[in-house]
Amino acid sequence: MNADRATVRDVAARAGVSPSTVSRVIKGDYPVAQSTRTRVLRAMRELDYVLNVHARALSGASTKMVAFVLDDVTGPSFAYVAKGVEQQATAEGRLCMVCATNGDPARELAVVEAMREQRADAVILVGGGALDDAYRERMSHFAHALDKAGSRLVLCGRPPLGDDVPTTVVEYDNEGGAYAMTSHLLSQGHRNIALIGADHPGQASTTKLDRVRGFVRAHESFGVPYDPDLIVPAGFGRADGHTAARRLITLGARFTAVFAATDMVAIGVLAALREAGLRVPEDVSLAGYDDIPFAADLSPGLTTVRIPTEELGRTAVRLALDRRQPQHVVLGTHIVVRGSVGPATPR
Amino acid sequence: MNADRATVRDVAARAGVSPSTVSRVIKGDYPVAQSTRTRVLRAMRELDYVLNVHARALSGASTKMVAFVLDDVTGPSFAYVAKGVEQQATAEGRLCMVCATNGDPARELAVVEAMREQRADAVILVGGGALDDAYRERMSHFAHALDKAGSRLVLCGRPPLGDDVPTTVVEYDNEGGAYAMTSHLLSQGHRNIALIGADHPGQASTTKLDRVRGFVRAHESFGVPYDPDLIVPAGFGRADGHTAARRLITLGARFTAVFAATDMVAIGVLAALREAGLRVPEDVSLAGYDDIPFAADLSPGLTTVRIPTEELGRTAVRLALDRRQPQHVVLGTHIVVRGSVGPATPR
DNA sequence: CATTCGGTAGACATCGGTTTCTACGCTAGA
DNA sequence: TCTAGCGTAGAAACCGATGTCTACCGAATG
Repeated sequence: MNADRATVRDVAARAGVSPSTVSRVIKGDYPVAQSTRTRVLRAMRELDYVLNVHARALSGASTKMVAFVLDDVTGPSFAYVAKGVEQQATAEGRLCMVCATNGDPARELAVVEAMREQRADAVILVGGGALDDAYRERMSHFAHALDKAGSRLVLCGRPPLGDDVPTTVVEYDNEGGAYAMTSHLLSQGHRNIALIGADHPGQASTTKLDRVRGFVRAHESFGVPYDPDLIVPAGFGRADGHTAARRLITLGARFTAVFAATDMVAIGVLAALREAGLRVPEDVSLAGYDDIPFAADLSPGLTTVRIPTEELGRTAVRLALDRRQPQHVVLGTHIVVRGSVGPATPR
Repeated sequence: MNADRATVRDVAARAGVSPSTVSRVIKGDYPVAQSTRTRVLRAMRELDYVLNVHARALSGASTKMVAFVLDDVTGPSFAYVAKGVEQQATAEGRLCMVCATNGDPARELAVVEAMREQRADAVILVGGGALDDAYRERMSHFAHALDKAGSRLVLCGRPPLGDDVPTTVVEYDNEGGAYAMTSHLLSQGHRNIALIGADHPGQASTTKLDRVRGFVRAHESFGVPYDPDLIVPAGFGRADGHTAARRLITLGARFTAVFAATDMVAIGVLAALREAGLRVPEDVSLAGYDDIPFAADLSPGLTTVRIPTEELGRTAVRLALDRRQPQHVVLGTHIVVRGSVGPATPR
């Protein structure tokens, strides 16, 4: 009785054939006599044979693995991208690795390196993404290295690294969503809209920049001036929204609507408004961005911008594994109207 | 110029040493002269050498991988378990694979099989878990097979398979949480408490059974009879809670509090109560289970049972990788009091 | 001066499938 | 009858890193 696993050789011995034949039965791409195949399959069952993917990978086969790198597994929208990735990976017969970076660029680079060691078929980076040059250069290097090894770097919901860098890019129309939502607010008569969650000066994020850009462009389209003081920098979390909104209220800023840069921020803003005795949407309208699952369960339901999270993940995997597809795609966004936005009321 | 990756041999050639020496530099557990080491490291850098984990795994080393199997990546509590797993895996120098089963036992078995092929250090199963014998037997088989191969099957938040099956079990006190919450409701004077989200007849789930058990035991402790008609079967989702609550209301059932089997159910119940013009907690008190992140953001905040999700994940990995630790642990649960439960008011 | 030992490095087998390349047995056509 | 051709199966090399076993060099010891 052996405590180790059965190998191809063991199976071969038991079935009275050569290892090559067993291998051919497993892969099934080479003619094997019916009787032989049956004997081999029986031997495999009897020995509880399990393939060793490492041995297979070593002798040239693909690893059938896709790697997925994100900031935080519990981020409400990231989880949906992860779901899309996992679904598509499964559909394409791939397994799925997940690594969280907690927003640390150094950790992200380390993780991508680990994926190179693993020889993953594709490495999918989601969200965020630092903008400094050293980082971009290192990432470009990885992209080239992965490409040379027949693998692929995928940027999902983040901007491209450059035209000469071999990557697959799946974005969504961040600016368009912000434009649409701002237009919606303007068309409801709002003329003093606070944008909470713009950039902290210094630490630029393209996601935020695009949302601010859409906000500004909508104002320009409507010929409505915007108050720069109402564009307030903040993080992307609930607490960020809460403190930013409270400060705005304390300062006595004049606004009839708040456009939060994310739904999490919106939830924080909502709490701050409530604490200040302001009703939504009667006194102040509130809009978010992301359409996280709970947006519908707030009271009132949050009017927000839906981003095609699952599709983002699925597309990333699909394109990375089939290079005949276009390798740069921008998915659409659209606003979801619920109860948190109403017509502007003078205050 | 070669499009393939550099191997140990390539590095060795460039550094003018043997492959063995390069390997020793990489592992660092064998004395190598300082000058040699320097030359090898330089050659590695110059060739952009990347280790091949498959080759390493093949020659006996651990795969440094942990697999994580769950129903659905987007499940609010699962995501936190995933976070805990990912954190601890990273802390222990492991990578993390994730597979979703969408609640399909067949798929779960297929996934575990895939993990055997991958030679993962540990395979962690979270949530749900079928109860029928065929399934349990197959899973026991996997547990033994993994064990024989030096790996480990971990049951996280699900019941053990049996004493003779080599598994690591990390549970939380499901029944205790239900007991505590029911006691809380009873102590607030509620005498007609509806439990929404008990079992559908036929498809038994231990999670649900335990929660019902705690509910019943609390009533017995308080010497309060409970109305079996108020224990209503339902799924674990928002929609399930919504329809179940609406039916209860339509039927004219008499209750002053609802204990929802999950927070998602509670959210559905909340919507149904609102639609019926019932205020929470003035007319009806509402309690949930799980303490998902948004429980605090509902209005009123949801009183619920907190389960130590992240710790569950971390513990699973920790115990699986260190067998000197106890291999069966039950983590505690406790209630979180927010605004959705008030004193009973006669109706 | 011979011998041994410590420090270091190379040769080679090994892990478990895959994949040529070769070869067998048999039938069909020249 | 001889051989070409097909279907099937085996032998052996290979993927890339590891580890064992051996061997070398210089220094220290008897």
